[in-house]
Amino acid sequence: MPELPDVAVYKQYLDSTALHQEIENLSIEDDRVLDGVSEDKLRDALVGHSFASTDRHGKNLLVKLDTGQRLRLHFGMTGSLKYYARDDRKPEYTPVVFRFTNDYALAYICKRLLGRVSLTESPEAFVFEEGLGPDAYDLDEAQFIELLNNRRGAIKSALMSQELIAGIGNVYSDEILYQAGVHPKTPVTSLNRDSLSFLYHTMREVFETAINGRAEPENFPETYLTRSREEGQPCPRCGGTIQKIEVSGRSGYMCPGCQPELTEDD
DNA sequence: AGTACCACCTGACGGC
DNA sequence: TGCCGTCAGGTGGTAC
Repeated sequence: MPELPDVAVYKQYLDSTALHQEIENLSIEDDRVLDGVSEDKLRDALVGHSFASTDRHGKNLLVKLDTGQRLRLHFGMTGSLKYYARDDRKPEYTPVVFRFTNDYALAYICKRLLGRVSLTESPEAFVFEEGLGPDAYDLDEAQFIELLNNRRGAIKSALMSQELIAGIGNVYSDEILYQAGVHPKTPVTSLNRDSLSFLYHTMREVFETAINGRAEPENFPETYLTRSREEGQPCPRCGGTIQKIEVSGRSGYMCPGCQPELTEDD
């Protein structure tokens, strides 16, 4: 489920494999992932050019071309990248392939076709067009507190709101709240400055840990919820039972012992 | 402003 | 075996 840490790892992967090579051609096998750009336009923008560098904003990877334009890759919930020798078999579920003149290719893999590929002029333009909030890993503490201070509703919904803060999805919102000992349904208005500050630092720690673990749960510490994010599993911290709950129509997982629900007196 | 619900997508999985 | 409903979850649209 590509959220901020996953996309950060994809960025490292693309940076270490696919930069500075001429794109010979594109293979577009399913245009349902193209968002506001035609096959022809995408080809015109890419063929004969190369990837110069990358940036990430939230769950989006923005690949800068040598022309200055940006290729935007969004991964939905089943997207990833694979760099492979063109003689090797193309990965399954690959709607778009970028083929380079060095006989390698970069596959944009997207099993459920919920990802999006598009073109944009700059990261700033893209963020504006999409109405995204600032990147969650780019925020400083004061900005984080300021953003949440003007927010009502449940903390899990706020963390997952891409218009407010870009990059956190269902899995990592659960992890951040679990590590911080905050119940997902906690009203944002009931969190004081110190709680928000702690939440901010917890969020950063989770990102750092996840990215260091290459966003693969089996590499995470044993105290991480993501490793046992399933109803009925034992809580890795207190041995209690992980519970499945619904918050704003999304299913979340939490430990009732470690993340007590606030009462009105709190 | 925030929530509820539906749709988009397809593979995995449990039930019968 | 194989059909079927449900779930996974990021996003977008619409209604309330």
